[in-house]
Amino acid sequence: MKQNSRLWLALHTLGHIANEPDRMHTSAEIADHAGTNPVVVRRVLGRLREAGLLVSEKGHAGGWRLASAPKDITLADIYSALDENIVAPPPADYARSCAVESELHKHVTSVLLEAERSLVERLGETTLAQFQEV
Amino acid sequence: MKQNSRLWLALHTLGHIANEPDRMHTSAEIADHAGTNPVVVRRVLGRLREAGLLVSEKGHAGGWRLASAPKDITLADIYSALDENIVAPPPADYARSCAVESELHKHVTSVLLEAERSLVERLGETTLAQFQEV
DNA sequence: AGGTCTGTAACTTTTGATGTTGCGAAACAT
DNA sequence: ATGTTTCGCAACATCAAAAGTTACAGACCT
Ligand code: FES
Ligand code: FES
Repeated sequence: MKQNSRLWLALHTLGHIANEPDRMHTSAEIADHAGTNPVVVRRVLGRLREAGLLVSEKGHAGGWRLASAPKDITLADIYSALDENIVAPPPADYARSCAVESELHKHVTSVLLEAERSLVERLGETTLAQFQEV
Repeated sequence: MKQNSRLWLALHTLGHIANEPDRMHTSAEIADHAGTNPVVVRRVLGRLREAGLLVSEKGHAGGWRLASAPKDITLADIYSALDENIVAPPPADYARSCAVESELHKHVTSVLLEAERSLVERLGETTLAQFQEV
């Protein structure tokens, strides 16, 4: 795998699950498929479970399945569940000479946030249903 | 500074330069302003120069200035010059069981690319002129 | 009871970004 | 010419986040 591949892993995995919504998928199976490790898979899918997109069950017939119909899960849901914060990294510990109260500073920040908002909006137009039966 | 702050540094810096387009800005000055190091600044601005957005000059009155009018430089230009590749990380070394030729796989990839394309399109609607005189 | 799973915590490894130092090349001032 | 300023670049050192790993407890089914 690689860095910042959480979104990638989540999308491909949910794509597969959406194509077989009726059975449970184990983290071992998914990990093998994605060329990674079960624990890593659980870490990522765990976030999606917290967001209510997935359900997991323990024990013999355990594993993961979608919490709702593919058509009711958008890519924006997935993106948000991972809180990637991709386009607008936090301000860090910048500038002394350019205060946070600066108009320019606030303006730049708001433009970045707006761009990300628009990205999420775009992702909201695609659902997992579009990954079925392809 | 922090990780993945190239875009952040570029936007804020160009914002400042756009507000004083007529004088040269040195990397030392910019670095001080952004709370980082001159070499780091040159690394980032260097990419923008390669993309034709900035011009740099050596020597006494040297430094950096815009290569064209603020209204002719969009945020998409800046984003692209840094080739961030933010939303769609390269496929890495995934799956043996899920071939690259898989329809599902291609579909997921194309959706990611489309999302990024739409992000860039959105960034293209804002120019540096909007950072002037704020 | 025994076998599968997930859930987590701890730790190590890897990777990319950033920070740092040093020096050469160009431009300019004196 | 000489010295100063500033970029350009290469070669490191440092840092932080992500990913990989190991280990074990808890839940569930047969
Ligand atoms: S650092 Fe000056 S505008 Fe953000
Ligand atoms: S891993 Fe990409 S669709 Fe199977």
